[in-house]
Amino acid sequence: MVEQYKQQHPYLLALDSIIFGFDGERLKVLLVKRGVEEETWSLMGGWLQPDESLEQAAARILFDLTGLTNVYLEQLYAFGEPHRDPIVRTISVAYFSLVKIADYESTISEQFQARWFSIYDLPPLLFDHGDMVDLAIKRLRYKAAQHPIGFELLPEKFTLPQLKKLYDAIYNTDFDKRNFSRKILSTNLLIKLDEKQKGFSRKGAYYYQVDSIKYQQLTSSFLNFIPNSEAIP
Amino acid sequence: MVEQYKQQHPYLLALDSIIFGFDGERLKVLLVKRGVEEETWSLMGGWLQPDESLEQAAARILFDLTGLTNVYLEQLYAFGEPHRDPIVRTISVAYFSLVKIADYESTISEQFQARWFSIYDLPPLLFDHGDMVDLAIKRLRYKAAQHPIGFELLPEKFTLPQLKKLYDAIYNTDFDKRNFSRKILSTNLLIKLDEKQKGFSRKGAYYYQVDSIKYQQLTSSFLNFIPNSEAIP
DNA sequence: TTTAGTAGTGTAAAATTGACACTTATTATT
DNA sequence: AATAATAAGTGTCAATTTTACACTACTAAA
Repeated sequence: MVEQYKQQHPYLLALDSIIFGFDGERLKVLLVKRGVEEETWSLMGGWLQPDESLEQAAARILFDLTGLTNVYLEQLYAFGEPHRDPIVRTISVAYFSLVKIADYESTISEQFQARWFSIYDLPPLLFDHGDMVDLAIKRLRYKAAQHPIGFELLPEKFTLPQLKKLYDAIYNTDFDKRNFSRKILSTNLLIKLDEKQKGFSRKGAYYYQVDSIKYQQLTSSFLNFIPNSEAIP
Repeated sequence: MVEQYKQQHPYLLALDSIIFGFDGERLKVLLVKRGVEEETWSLMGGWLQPDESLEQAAARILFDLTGLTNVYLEQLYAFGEPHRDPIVRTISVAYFSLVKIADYESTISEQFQARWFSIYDLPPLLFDHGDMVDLAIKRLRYKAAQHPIGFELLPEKFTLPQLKKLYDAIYNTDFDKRNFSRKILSTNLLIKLDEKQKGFSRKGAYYYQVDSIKYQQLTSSFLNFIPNSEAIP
């Protein structure tokens, strides 16, 4: 019985994160130089520890780099080509996360050489990390078209022009602002605040924030790509 | 450098498959009794071998049970709670597959005790396999709403009433057949054959088949949840 | 030839989408 | 104080898509 387990080969298990951020103009990915090949940019990653779940490990690794917790984190795909890591066979479970770039600025760990890159101007990446980024971009586009996850990339308070710029950046296009507002507001997911954004434009745009109750309902009923997790406290 | 690898814990890596089939009335999942707990129904699964990719392993395991190749197979999710397998910590990458149930009947391996279960009437399952099935059903519903993957569950030739019954079963509802036909046919993905189905009804329904060229185009442009795979021949 | 039973088709109202341009609010400049 | 500059904000119409809904058409069996 337990013999059956002992005959099996074990493998190293890594986690790699595609960390998206939005600087107001461009959709960006956070890359680091690390480990074995310090010459090459790569995704932030690390090893699974014996006492943690995959998601906990991904969250820990993200925290080590950015100092952020409570970040949007979704499993992307498990990559397991036999020679994807040429040194030792390693299975990598990739996660993608959406961070509020301003939050991150202040908390970044200095022990990593990290830099934001526009998704349209990426350097060559380690191993199959380029595939991971490509897939993450596709998934983000696919998902953001139907789920209101874009907010995760913006500050708590944001204006409609900011939100439109984000979607423009995600889809590399230029949406019509009238149709865009109509569609976004028809979800009833945004609460208009009395406050206007100062400084950027003469007129100033009203701030909005997400109606977090409605947002929870939507995400829990639909974002259920992520299952169970008995062990998440 | 390579030291860094040696310090890491390795883990067993399993694959489990949620195998969907459609018997003309109900959406079904193929379950087996196997291994450590012969008392409990479980998903078909197996171990990753050193020379194969995750997808190759999932396809091999599917073949061992069903004798089928060229089956729709999509990675679902990697499950890695520390104690999901109480004996040895194991990461399982779950795949879901869609099979033409009639093809399978003739090729099933006798060495497994296997049975189709309605998705609405599942027995208790091993480990976290129940979570896997739940997630697979959600994913199938989510995906089938926008991608024409339903055909994978039907024979080469099928009628519109059969297709409607399949969608009824997937979504546990009763679509309006007029609206259903219109929507399906508007995709231009079906080719109407001259032949009618005999025996089931007096009038007989026309058979259709998928326009495989258009289908390929659609799937390759959108099904790209599955990436790269340099090693797939 | 009649009947039983499923297959197959059409239409109108409602909702959504997409294209398109002017007015408003505010600050900086004169 | 008036004016200019700039981005914010809003409305309408046509086209398309969606939804609700019911009758006719085949064919085989009786």
